[in-house]
Amino acid sequence: MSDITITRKNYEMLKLKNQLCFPLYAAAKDVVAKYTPFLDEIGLTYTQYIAMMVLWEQGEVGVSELGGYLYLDSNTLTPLLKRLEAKGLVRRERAADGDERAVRITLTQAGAQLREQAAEIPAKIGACLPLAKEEAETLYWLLYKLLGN
Amino acid sequence: MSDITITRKNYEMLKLKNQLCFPLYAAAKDVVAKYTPFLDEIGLTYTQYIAMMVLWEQGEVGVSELGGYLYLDSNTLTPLLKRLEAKGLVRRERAADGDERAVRITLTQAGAQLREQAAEIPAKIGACLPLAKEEAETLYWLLYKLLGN
DNA sequence: AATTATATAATCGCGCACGATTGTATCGCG
DNA sequence: CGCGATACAATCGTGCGCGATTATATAATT
Repeated sequence: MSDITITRKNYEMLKLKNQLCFPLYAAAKDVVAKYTPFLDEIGLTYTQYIAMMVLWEQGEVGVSELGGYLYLDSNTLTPLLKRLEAKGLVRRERAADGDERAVRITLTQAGAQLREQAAEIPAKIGACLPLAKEEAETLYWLLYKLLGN
Repeated sequence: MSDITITRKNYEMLKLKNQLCFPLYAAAKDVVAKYTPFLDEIGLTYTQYIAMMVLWEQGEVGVSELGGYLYLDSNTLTPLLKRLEAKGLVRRERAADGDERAVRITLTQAGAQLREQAAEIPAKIGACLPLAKEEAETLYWLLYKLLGN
Protein backbone atom coordinates (compact mmCIF):
# COMPACT_ATOMS: atom_id res chain seq x y z
CA MET A 1 0.00 0.00 0.00
CA SER A 2 1.50 3.34 -1.05
CA ASP A 3 2.06 6.34 1.15
CA ILE A 4 -0.44 8.20 -1.00
CA THR A 5 -3.21 5.75 -0.15
CA ILE A 6 -2.42 6.15 3.51
CA THR A 7 -2.08 9.91 3.68
CA ARG A 8 -4.77 11.05 1.21
CA LYS A 9 -8.35 11.15 2.21
CA ASN A 10 -10.65 8.73 0.41
CA TYR A 11 -13.40 10.71 -1.22
CA GLU A 12 -14.95 7.74 -3.02
CA MET A 13 -17.99 7.53 -0.74
CA LEU A 14 -18.68 11.22 -1.28
CA LYS A 15 -19.51 10.75 -4.95
CA LEU A 16 -23.16 11.18 -5.87
CA LYS A 17 -23.32 7.80 -7.58
CA ASN A 18 -22.22 6.02 -4.40
CA GLN A 19 -24.95 7.52 -2.27
CA LEU A 20 -28.19 5.74 -1.43
CA CYS A 21 -29.96 8.88 -0.30
CA PHE A 22 -29.65 10.70 -3.60
CA PRO A 23 -31.64 8.26 -5.78
CA LEU A 24 -34.16 8.07 -2.94
CA TYR A 25 -34.51 11.85 -2.97
CA ALA A 26 -34.63 12.01 -6.75
CA ALA A 27 -37.02 9.08 -7.22
CA ALA A 28 -39.45 10.46 -4.65
CA LYS A 29 -39.59 13.77 -6.50
CA ASP A 30 -39.90 11.97 -9.82
CA VAL A 31 -42.83 9.82 -8.75
CA VAL A 32 -44.64 12.75 -7.15
CA ALA A 33 -44.15 14.57 -10.46
CA LYS A 34 -45.87 11.65 -12.21
CA TYR A 35 -48.92 12.19 -9.99
CA THR A 36 -49.15 15.88 -10.83
CA PRO A 37 -51.09 15.73 -14.12
CA PHE A 38 -53.68 13.40 -12.56
CA LEU A 39 -53.91 15.43 -9.36
CA ASP A 40 -54.28 18.64 -11.36
CA GLU A 41 -57.52 17.23 -12.75
CA ILE A 42 -59.00 17.05 -9.27
CA GLY A 43 -57.30 20.21 -7.98
CA LEU A 44 -55.06 18.63 -5.35
CA THR A 45 -51.34 18.67 -4.62
CA TYR A 46 -49.64 15.41 -3.67
CA THR A 47 -49.60 16.24 0.04
CA GLN A 48 -53.24 17.28 -0.06
CA TYR A 49 -54.01 14.00 -1.83
CA ILE A 50 -52.45 11.80 0.85
CA ALA A 51 -54.23 13.84 3.52
CA MET A 52 -57.53 13.23 1.72
CA MET A 53 -56.67 9.52 1.47
CA VAL A 54 -56.48 9.30 5.26
CA LEU A 55 -59.81 11.11 5.58
CA TRP A 56 -61.48 8.85 3.01
CA GLU A 57 -60.33 5.86 4.98
CA GLN A 58 -60.79 7.15 8.55
CA GLY A 59 -63.74 9.47 8.06
CA GLU A 60 -62.61 11.88 10.75
CA VAL A 61 -59.21 12.66 12.27
CA GLY A 62 -57.46 15.11 14.56
CA VAL A 63 -54.55 17.16 13.27
CA SER A 64 -51.82 15.30 15.13
CA GLU A 65 -53.52 11.97 14.42
CA LEU A 66 -53.35 12.86 10.72
CA GLY A 67 -49.74 13.84 11.23
CA GLY A 68 -49.09 10.40 12.68
CA TYR A 69 -50.22 8.78 9.45
CA LEU A 70 -48.38 11.20 7.17
CA TYR A 71 -45.20 11.89 9.20
CA LEU A 72 -46.10 15.59 9.25
CA ASP A 73 -46.69 18.13 12.02
CA SER A 74 -49.14 20.95 12.54
CA ASN A 75 -46.72 23.48 11.08
CA THR A 76 -47.23 21.78 7.72
CA LEU A 77 -50.76 20.48 8.22
CA THR A 78 -52.55 23.54 9.58
CA PRO A 79 -52.03 25.67 6.47
CA LEU A 80 -52.60 22.65 4.21
CA LEU A 81 -55.92 21.87 5.93
CA LYS A 82 -56.95 25.51 5.64
CA ARG A 83 -56.40 25.28 1.91
CA LEU A 84 -58.48 22.10 1.73
CA GLU A 85 -61.15 23.89 3.75
CA ALA A 86 -61.03 26.85 1.36
CA LYS A 87 -61.67 24.40 -1.49
CA GLY A 88 -64.73 23.15 0.37
CA LEU A 89 -63.37 19.62 0.84
CA VAL A 90 -63.01 19.48 4.64
CA ARG A 91 -64.29 21.11 7.81
CA ARG A 92 -62.04 22.12 10.72
CA GLU A 93 -63.79 22.53 14.06
CA ARG A 94 -63.01 22.35 17.75
CA ALA A 95 -65.43 20.20 19.68
CA ALA A 96 -67.70 22.46 21.73
CA ASP A 97 -68.07 19.80 24.43
CA GLY A 98 -64.83 17.81 24.48
CA ASP A 99 -61.17 18.83 24.46
CA GLU A 100 -60.94 22.44 23.35
CA ARG A 101 -57.39 21.97 22.16
CA ALA A 102 -58.21 19.30 19.58
CA VAL A 103 -59.33 20.23 16.06
CA ARG A 104 -61.43 17.58 14.31
CA ILE A 105 -61.13 17.32 10.53
CA THR A 106 -64.16 15.96 8.70
CA LEU A 107 -65.07 15.56 5.06
CA THR A 108 -67.65 17.75 3.39
CA GLN A 109 -69.95 16.11 0.86
CA ALA A 110 -67.74 17.48 -1.93
CA GLY A 111 -64.70 16.04 -0.17
CA ALA A 112 -66.31 12.63 0.18
CA GLN A 113 -67.44 12.65 -3.46
CA LEU A 114 -63.94 13.45 -4.70
CA ARG A 115 -62.95 9.94 -3.67
CA GLU A 116 -64.60 8.52 -6.73
CA GLN A 117 -62.37 10.45 -9.14
CA ALA A 118 -59.31 9.85 -6.97
CA ALA A 119 -59.92 6.10 -7.10
CA GLU A 120 -58.79 6.06 -10.74
CA ILE A 121 -55.36 7.44 -9.94
CA PRO A 122 -53.47 4.50 -8.32
CA ALA A 123 -53.96 2.27 -11.35
CA LYS A 124 -52.91 5.06 -13.72
CA ILE A 125 -49.73 5.65 -11.70
CA GLY A 126 -48.99 1.94 -11.45
CA ALA A 127 -49.16 1.70 -15.21
CA CYS A 128 -46.48 4.34 -15.77
CA LEU A 129 -43.91 3.20 -13.21
CA PRO A 130 -41.11 1.22 -14.87
CA LEU A 131 -41.12 -1.58 -12.29
CA ALA A 132 -42.42 -5.14 -12.42
CA LYS A 133 -44.94 -6.12 -9.77
CA GLU A 134 -42.38 -8.11 -7.83
CA GLU A 135 -39.84 -5.31 -7.93
CA ALA A 136 -42.45 -2.86 -6.67
CA GLU A 137 -43.20 -5.19 -3.78
CA THR A 138 -39.53 -5.51 -2.86
CA LEU A 139 -39.10 -1.76 -3.05
CA TYR A 140 -42.19 -1.23 -0.90
CA TRP A 141 -40.85 -3.60 1.71
CA LEU A 142 -37.38 -2.06 1.76
CA LEU A 143 -38.76 1.46 2.08
CA TYR A 144 -40.85 0.52 5.13
CA LYS A 145 -37.84 -1.18 6.63
CA LEU A 146 -35.83 1.99 6.03
CA LEU A 147 -38.60 3.94 7.75
CA GLY A 148 -38.07 1.70 10.74
CA ASN A 149 -41.30 -0.31 10.56
CA MET B 1 -69.81 -12.58 -7.11
CA SER B 2 -72.36 -10.37 -5.43
CA ASP B 3 -74.09 -7.36 -6.94
CA ILE B 4 -72.40 -5.23 -4.32
CA THR B 5 -68.96 -6.21 -5.56
CA ILE B 6 -69.98 -5.34 -9.08
CA THR B 7 -71.69 -2.03 -8.43
CA ARG B 8 -69.57 -0.55 -5.67
CA LYS B 9 -66.31 1.14 -6.44
CA ASN B 10 -63.22 -0.60 -5.14
CA TYR B 11 -61.32 1.83 -2.94
CA GLU B 12 -58.74 -0.71 -1.79
CA MET B 13 -55.93 0.72 -3.91
CA LEU B 14 -56.60 4.19 -2.53
CA LYS B 15 -55.49 3.26 0.96
CA LEU B 16 -52.22 4.74 2.12
CA LYS B 17 -50.77 1.35 3.02
CA ASN B 18 -51.30 0.06 -0.52
CA GLN B 19 -49.39 2.88 -2.14
CA LEU B 20 -45.77 2.61 -3.21
CA CYS B 21 -45.31 6.35 -3.55
CA PHE B 22 -46.11 7.16 0.06
CA PRO B 23 -43.28 5.19 1.73
CA LEU B 24 -40.99 6.55 -0.98
CA TYR B 25 -42.02 10.10 -0.10
CA ALA B 26 -41.80 9.44 3.65
CA ALA B 27 -38.50 7.53 3.54
CA ALA B 28 -36.84 10.23 1.44
CA LYS B 29 -37.83 12.88 3.98
CA ASP B 30 -36.76 10.62 6.82
CA VAL B 31 -33.29 9.96 5.43
CA VAL B 32 -32.73 13.63 4.60
CA ALA B 33 -33.69 14.35 8.22
CA LYS B 34 -30.97 11.92 9.34
CA TYR B 35 -28.41 14.02 7.43
CA THR B 36 -29.50 17.26 9.08
CA PRO B 37 -27.49 17.09 12.34
CA PHE B 38 -24.31 16.24 10.41
CA LEU B 39 -24.96 18.89 7.75
CA ASP B 40 -25.69 21.48 10.43
CA GLU B 41 -22.12 21.06 11.61
CA ILE B 42 -20.81 22.22 8.24
CA GLY B 43 -23.59 24.75 7.62
CA LEU B 44 -25.21 23.10 4.61
CA THR B 45 -28.72 21.95 3.74
CA TYR B 46 -29.15 18.60 2.01
CA THR B 47 -29.65 20.17 -1.41
CA GLN B 48 -26.64 22.41 -0.92
CA TYR B 49 -24.66 19.33 0.11
CA ILE B 50 -25.43 17.37 -3.07
CA ALA B 51 -24.63 20.46 -5.12
CA MET B 52 -21.26 20.69 -3.38
CA MET B 53 -20.71 16.97 -4.01
CA VAL B 54 -20.97 17.56 -7.74
CA LEU B 55 -18.54 20.46 -7.50
CA TRP B 56 -16.04 18.47 -5.42
CA GLU B 57 -16.11 15.78 -8.08
CA GLN B 58 -16.31 17.91 -11.23
CA GLY B 59 -14.37 20.97 -10.11
CA GLU B 60 -16.39 23.36 -12.26
CA VAL B 61 -19.90 23.16 -13.71
CA GLY B 62 -22.53 25.25 -15.45
CA VAL B 63 -25.92 25.76 -13.86
CA SER B 64 -27.86 23.52 -16.21
CA GLU B 65 -25.06 20.96 -16.18
CA LEU B 66 -25.37 20.85 -12.41
CA GLY B 67 -29.13 20.54 -12.84
CA GLY B 68 -28.56 17.52 -15.04
CA TYR B 69 -26.76 15.76 -12.22
CA LEU B 70 -29.27 16.76 -9.52
CA TYR B 71 -32.55 16.69 -11.49
CA LEU B 72 -33.06 20.38 -10.67
CA ASP B 73 -33.54 23.51 -12.78
CA SER B 74 -32.29 27.06 -12.56
CA ASN B 75 -35.42 28.13 -10.67
CA THR B 76 -34.17 26.03 -7.75
CA LEU B 77 -30.44 26.25 -8.38
CA THR B 78 -29.94 29.97 -8.95
CA PRO B 79 -31.07 31.02 -5.45
CA LEU B 80 -29.35 27.99 -3.91
CA LEU B 81 -26.05 28.87 -5.61
CA LYS B 82 -26.41 32.47 -4.50
CA ARG B 83 -26.69 31.22 -0.92
CA LEU B 84 -23.58 29.06 -1.38
CA GLU B 85 -21.83 32.11 -2.82
CA ALA B 86 -22.94 34.20 0.16
CA LYS B 87 -21.32 31.59 2.43
CA GLY B 88 -18.11 31.98 0.48
CA LEU B 89 -18.10 28.40 -0.84
CA VAL B 90 -18.53 28.99 -4.58
CA ARG B 91 -18.07 31.64 -7.25
CA ARG B 92 -20.63 32.40 -9.98
CA GLU B 93 -19.28 34.15 -13.03
CA ARG B 94 -20.06 34.54 -16.71
CA ALA B 95 -17.09 33.91 -18.97
CA ALA B 96 -15.92 37.23 -20.39
CA ASP B 97 -14.73 35.59 -23.59
CA GLY B 98 -17.03 32.61 -24.26
CA ASP B 99 -20.81 32.20 -24.14
CA GLU B 100 -22.26 35.14 -22.24
CA ARG B 101 -25.36 33.14 -21.29
CA ALA B 102 -23.51 30.45 -19.36
CA VAL B 103 -22.67 30.88 -15.69
CA ARG B 104 -19.69 28.87 -14.46
CA ILE B 105 -19.74 27.67 -10.90
CA THR B 106 -16.35 27.14 -9.28
CA LEU B 107 -15.20 26.30 -5.78
CA THR B 108 -13.54 28.85 -3.55
CA GLN B 109 -10.72 27.63 -1.34
CA ALA B 110 -13.15 27.41 1.58
CA GLY B 111 -15.54 25.40 -0.59
CA ALA B 112 -12.80 22.99 -1.63
CA GLN B 113 -11.62 22.59 1.96
CA LEU B 114 -15.11 21.77 3.19
CA ARG B 115 -14.77 18.47 1.37
CA GLU B 116 -12.61 17.10 4.12
CA GLN B 117 -15.28 17.50 6.78
CA ALA B 118 -18.02 16.33 4.42
CA ALA B 119 -16.10 13.12 3.73
CA GLU B 120 -16.98 11.87 7.20
CA ILE B 121 -20.72 12.06 6.58
CA PRO B 122 -21.47 9.08 4.28
CA ALA B 123 -20.09 6.56 6.76
CA LYS B 124 -21.99 8.16 9.63
CA ILE B 125 -25.23 8.01 7.67
CA GLY B 126 -24.62 4.44 6.56
CA ALA B 127 -24.19 3.44 10.17
CA CYS B 128 -27.62 4.73 11.21
CA LEU B 129 -29.70 3.35 8.33
CA PRO B 130 -31.53 0.18 9.40
CA LEU B 131 -30.62 -1.78 6.26
CA ALA B 132 -28.14 -4.57 5.67
CA LYS B 133 -25.54 -3.95 2.97
CA GLU B 134 -27.29 -6.25 0.53
CA GLU B 135 -30.66 -4.64 1.15
CA ALA B 136 -29.18 -1.20 0.59
CA GLU B 137 -27.75 -2.39 -2.72
CA THR B 138 -31.09 -3.81 -3.84
CA LEU B 139 -32.83 -0.60 -2.85
CA TYR B 140 -30.23 1.45 -4.69
CA TRP B 141 -30.73 -0.58 -7.82
CA LEU B 142 -34.53 -0.43 -7.69
CA LEU B 143 -34.52 3.33 -7.15
CA TYR B 144 -32.37 3.92 -10.21
CA LYS B 145 -34.62 1.61 -12.19
CA LEU B 146 -37.60 3.64 -10.99
CA LEU B 147 -35.80 6.79 -12.12
CA GLY B 148 -35.62 5.26 -15.57
CA ASN B 149 -31.89 4.54 -15.72
C1' DA C 1 -27.54 40.64 -43.17
C1' DA C 2 -32.05 40.00 -41.24
C1' DT C 3 -35.15 37.14 -39.01
C1' DT C 4 -36.56 33.37 -36.51
C1' DA C 5 -35.60 29.68 -33.37
C1' DT C 6 -33.22 27.85 -29.55
C1' DA C 7 -30.47 27.91 -25.34
C1' DT C 8 -29.41 29.72 -20.85
C1' DA C 9 -30.11 31.68 -16.51
C1' DA C 10 -32.94 34.50 -13.80
C1' DT C 11 -37.33 35.80 -11.83
C1' DC C 12 -41.95 35.20 -9.86
C1' DG C 13 -45.61 32.85 -7.28
C1' DC C 14 -47.33 29.17 -4.54
C1' DG C 15 -47.17 25.18 -1.63
C1' DC C 16 -44.85 22.41 1.08
C1' DA C 17 -41.27 20.86 5.04
C1' DC C 18 -39.52 21.77 9.30
C1' DG C 19 -37.03 23.95 13.41
C1' DA C 20 -38.44 26.98 16.79
C1' DT C 21 -41.66 29.45 19.44
C1' DT C 22 -46.25 30.83 21.27
C1' DG C 23 -50.83 30.54 23.38
C1' DT C 24 -54.22 27.95 25.30
C1' DA C 25 -56.28 23.84 27.34
C1' DT C 26 -55.89 19.73 29.99
C1' DC C 27 -53.69 16.61 33.16
C1' DG C 28 -51.07 15.06 37.25
C1' DC C 29 -49.70 15.59 41.63
C1' DG C 30 -49.21 17.36 46.15
C1' DC D 1 -57.78 23.35 45.25
C1' DG D 2 -53.37 25.16 43.16
C1' DC D 3 -49.69 24.81 40.06
C1' DG D 4 -46.25 22.89 37.33
C1' DA D 5 -45.91 19.69 33.49
C1' DT D 6 -47.71 18.19 29.31
C1' DA D 7 -50.49 18.17 25.01
C1' DC D 8 -52.27 20.47 21.11
C1' DA D 9 -52.69 23.50 17.32
C1' DA D 10 -51.18 27.68 15.40
C1' DT D 11 -47.66 30.90 13.97
C1' DC D 12 -43.23 32.46 12.10
C1' DG D 13 -39.03 32.26 9.26
C1' DT D 14 -36.09 29.98 5.91
C1' DG D 15 -35.16 26.99 2.12
C1' DC D 16 -36.42 24.25 -1.21
C1' DG D 17 -39.24 22.41 -5.72
C1' DC D 18 -41.44 23.53 -9.66
C1' DG D 19 -44.73 25.55 -13.27
C1' DA D 20 -44.66 29.58 -15.77
C1' DT D 21 -42.65 33.57 -17.67
C1' DT D 22 -38.92 36.87 -18.92
C1' DA D 23 -34.56 38.71 -20.65
C1' DT D 24 -30.67 38.09 -23.16
C1' DA D 25 -27.33 35.74 -25.96
C1' DT D 26 -26.24 32.44 -29.50
C1' DA D 27 -27.44 29.47 -33.47
C1' DA D 28 -29.97 28.40 -37.59
C1' DT D 29 -32.35 29.70 -41.64
C1' DT D 30 -33.61 32.18 -45.32
